[in-house]
Amino acid sequence: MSVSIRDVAAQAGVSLATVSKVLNDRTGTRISAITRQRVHTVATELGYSPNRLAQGMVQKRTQTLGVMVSGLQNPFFLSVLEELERQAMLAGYQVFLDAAPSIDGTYAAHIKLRGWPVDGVLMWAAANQDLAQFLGPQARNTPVVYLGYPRDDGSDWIAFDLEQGGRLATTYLIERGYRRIGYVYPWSWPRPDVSASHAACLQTCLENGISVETISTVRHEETRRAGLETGLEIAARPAAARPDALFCHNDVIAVGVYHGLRRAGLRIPEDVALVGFDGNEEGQCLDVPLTTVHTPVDVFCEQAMCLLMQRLTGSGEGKPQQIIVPTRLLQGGTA
Amino acid sequence: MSVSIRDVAAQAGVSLATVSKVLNDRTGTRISAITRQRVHTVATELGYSPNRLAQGMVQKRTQTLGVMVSGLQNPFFLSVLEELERQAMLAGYQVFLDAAPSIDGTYAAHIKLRGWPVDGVLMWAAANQDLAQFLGPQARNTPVVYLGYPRDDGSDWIAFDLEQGGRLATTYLIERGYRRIGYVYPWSWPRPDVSASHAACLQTCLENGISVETISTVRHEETRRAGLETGLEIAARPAAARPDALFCHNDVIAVGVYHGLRRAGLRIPEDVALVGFDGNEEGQCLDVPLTTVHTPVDVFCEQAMCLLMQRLTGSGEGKPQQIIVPTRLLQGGTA
DNA sequence: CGAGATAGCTCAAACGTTTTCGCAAACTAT
DNA sequence: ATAGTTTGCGAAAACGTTTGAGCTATCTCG
Repeated sequence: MSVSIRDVAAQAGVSLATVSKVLNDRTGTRISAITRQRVHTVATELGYSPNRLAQGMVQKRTQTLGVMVSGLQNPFFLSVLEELERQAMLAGYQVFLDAAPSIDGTYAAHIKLRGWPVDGVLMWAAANQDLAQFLGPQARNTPVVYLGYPRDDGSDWIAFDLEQGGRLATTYLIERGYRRIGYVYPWSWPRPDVSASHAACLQTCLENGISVETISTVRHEETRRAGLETGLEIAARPAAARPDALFCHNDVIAVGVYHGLRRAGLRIPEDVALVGFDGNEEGQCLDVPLTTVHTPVDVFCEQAMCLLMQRLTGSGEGKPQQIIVPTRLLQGGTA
Repeated sequence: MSVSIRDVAAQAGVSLATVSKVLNDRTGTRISAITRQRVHTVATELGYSPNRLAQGMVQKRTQTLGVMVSGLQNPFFLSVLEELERQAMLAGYQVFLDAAPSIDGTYAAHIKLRGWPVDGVLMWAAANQDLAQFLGPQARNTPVVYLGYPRDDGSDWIAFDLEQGGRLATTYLIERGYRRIGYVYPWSWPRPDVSASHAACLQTCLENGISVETISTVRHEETRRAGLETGLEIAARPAAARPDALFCHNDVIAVGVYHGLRRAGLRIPEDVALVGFDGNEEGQCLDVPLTTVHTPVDVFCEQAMCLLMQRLTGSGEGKPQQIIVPTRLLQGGTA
């Protein structure tokens, strides 16, 4: 059906090899201008486009990157995906997406990516996850850059400085006079090491003699809905038993909590102050813009892609690279 | 590097063909139970997984579907994507995503999908767009189901009943006593045929002698930000020159408008009523849930996939199929 | 016991590229 | 004129799989 290089060759009266050389036109191939011209015109008028499968087979690379992220319903992860995709295209790669619905990232990868020969993988993964769990043996030779959390297994990774961000927000709240801080996240407490921003918040409060409470979201979800219900629950407490400021693990939760508190009739920040984490568009488009810790997704993704490209072009040698991206406070009206 | 079928064959002491037959294990291949067993164990202990590129080459199908949607920042499109992906996996296919940032869908397809031999395509496309624009000649033999808008070019398509939804919402507003309706969408007026819900709104108002105004979003975007700014603009008008109800083309815009109106101090629905279109989670998690026209994405996607599967398995014969999915009003607190 | 059937397996072609090597022709220098 | 060099192009292998045809034992039945 589809027009192949063979058809072009026949039509142009040259060999397969010649067509291939003309079309890929590396420096160093010696083809006369006249042949070159003829092949090009024939190729375009036949509407030829190379079969990537065949290319991939012989070249042993597909110019394709796997991106594994979880919870795209969270705008933060969506922007990570979009930015990674943008960066990938800039570098001449296409993205094969493997998204997981849950936050703890049981990726569909073992189904999706398996057998699909990507040249490299960018994976948002907790420290105890690695590619091999999902890809199996195929993962052994696939360069991977882990996103999101520091690791100590000698792999390349990049992470936002959650610890610094956590201190930033907590200090800010304390300076503004809040004294009963609640940290809202989607896990069960106590569960150590799941969030450096949480740890930093606890630590900072401790250092300042401020009371702090860890609050889990309803059903341990990180959705707007869960945030909303959590906000309602908090609002239902008597005022004295209520934190006067809430620091949310991310903006999706914060937005939900925001609406929950408001639905219960509380004023923000007068009754309860609110700080989020990531700074997505949604939080900034509330009727009061969300005060939040801004995580610069663009530089994060650019650096991540840079790491991966080093592995891909540098053919794998070199020490593992580790990058920590600082955050900054984005002052809105909710705290 | 990677373990191939050849390695398995050698290790198991059989031929390539035998390994292939065992692993694909169609009915009709006659292999002894003992050999079958040995091949399986060798394959698993070697960690073999087939190279999909090679499979694709010889079988001329990749078990891969292209999905083209625009504007994933709109949760509606994201849920379409996620649901399509879910359906695809159920059917044994993987999804290759081609997302376009803009609403008018200049897909990256001509870069992304081109040359990637997908077995079929699901494309969210205005009536004047078709796959060939983006894929070029490759599109000729690729089955495609168009999503979103009715078409008359003899292709398979599925669309929500925007016209019915538009009437539904407008009638609802009129019955509730609103008399100055504004329709907010991201295009320039007049521009016919871009939105059947808009046309239905105009028509219904006309039939009822109700005044109606078409309002374009700021910068013609459909983002929360643009909605917010549009809301601010509307709120800045003197009360008499303001619509008393706004019908927004989708929920993202509605959510933005909601916060814009609120930021300007207006009450919803007392000062201005608000109706959206699609019913995503975000709209339902405002402090007042959004009244909206609910579009059942799950049945939409299921039917879409069903159409495509008919083309894929039925080898292309049969009349073009056309499906219109009805909507229903989801009563919230904003109108 | 012999002819035919069948079970179990292997051979080899094919898919559409890229790429190395080699060969002939056309130059260039002596 | 001859030797050497360069230019332009083609032949063929290779990538990893599927698949239909073919081959050899073994089995079945008269």
